[in-house]
Amino acid sequence: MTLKRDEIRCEASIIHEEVIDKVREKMPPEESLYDLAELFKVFGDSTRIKIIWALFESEMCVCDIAYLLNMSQSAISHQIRVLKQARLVKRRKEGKVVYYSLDDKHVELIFKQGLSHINE
Amino acid sequence: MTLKRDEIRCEASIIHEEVIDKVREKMPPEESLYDLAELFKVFGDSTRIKIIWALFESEMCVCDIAYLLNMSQSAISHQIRVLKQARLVKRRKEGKVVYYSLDDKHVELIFKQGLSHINE
DNA sequence: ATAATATATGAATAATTGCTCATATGAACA
DNA sequence: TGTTCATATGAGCAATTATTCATATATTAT
Repeated sequence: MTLKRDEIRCEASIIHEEVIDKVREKMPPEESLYDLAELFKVFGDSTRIKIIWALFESEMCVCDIAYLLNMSQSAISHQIRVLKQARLVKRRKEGKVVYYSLDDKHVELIFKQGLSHINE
Repeated sequence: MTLKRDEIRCEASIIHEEVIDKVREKMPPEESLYDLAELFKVFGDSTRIKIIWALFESEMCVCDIAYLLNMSQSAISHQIRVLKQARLVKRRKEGKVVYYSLDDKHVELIFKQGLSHINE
């Protein structure tokens, strides 16, 4: 059952058509905005934020990260998976041990800007 | 029931103590990282991303945004509330109509960096 | 005062998600 | 080959969340 247009918008007399047209013109494509939300979703968890921040400093194995953050190996491994899928980290294998490091140059800038916001 | 330390960390022989100490030293305070995750959580929804991007261009009333995004007034109002709580938008009232605009200079930079990541 | 209308909000619900637990995989070594 | 250990992963659960629906609030106009 689809909604009729009138049911989901306010009265036409109040809508600022010119503004809406101008804004619509400048909006990035739907898909980009969706992907952008997906990226920020990855940053929207304090465990992943901590992992990423730790990797700013040095590559680390899963075990190190679990110890550093006082969390289970499994929890870290699950989160690393999310970071990997977002192409934010890369792996280097050495025997049994897998070392992870950051695979992106934008992340640090994004984080610094974010901190600027919360610290003002 | 709390876990014993040994149950939540890997074997001590594999942990890279020096790396962990160095990283721990450089990590921002726990609370900052938590707040940072909270900020990114706000960005981690495509409806809110669209609202913010629209506001880059012009202030708009709730009604305009609902029309632009083809969503219900209620849905937009709920999301605007989230943005307001994160101190990302500010309101200007004119009669019955409430105009929202961006209340932050960092957001645009954060978004641009984010797009750079997904577009590479 | 009453009606109309822009916005806000509480309750309910469906979907998503972060973690735990158990177990699988894969590499080193006895 | 069998054991050990680092990492990965599937299932399940509790918590969070985005939206809808119904309704409240606030302002303007009649």
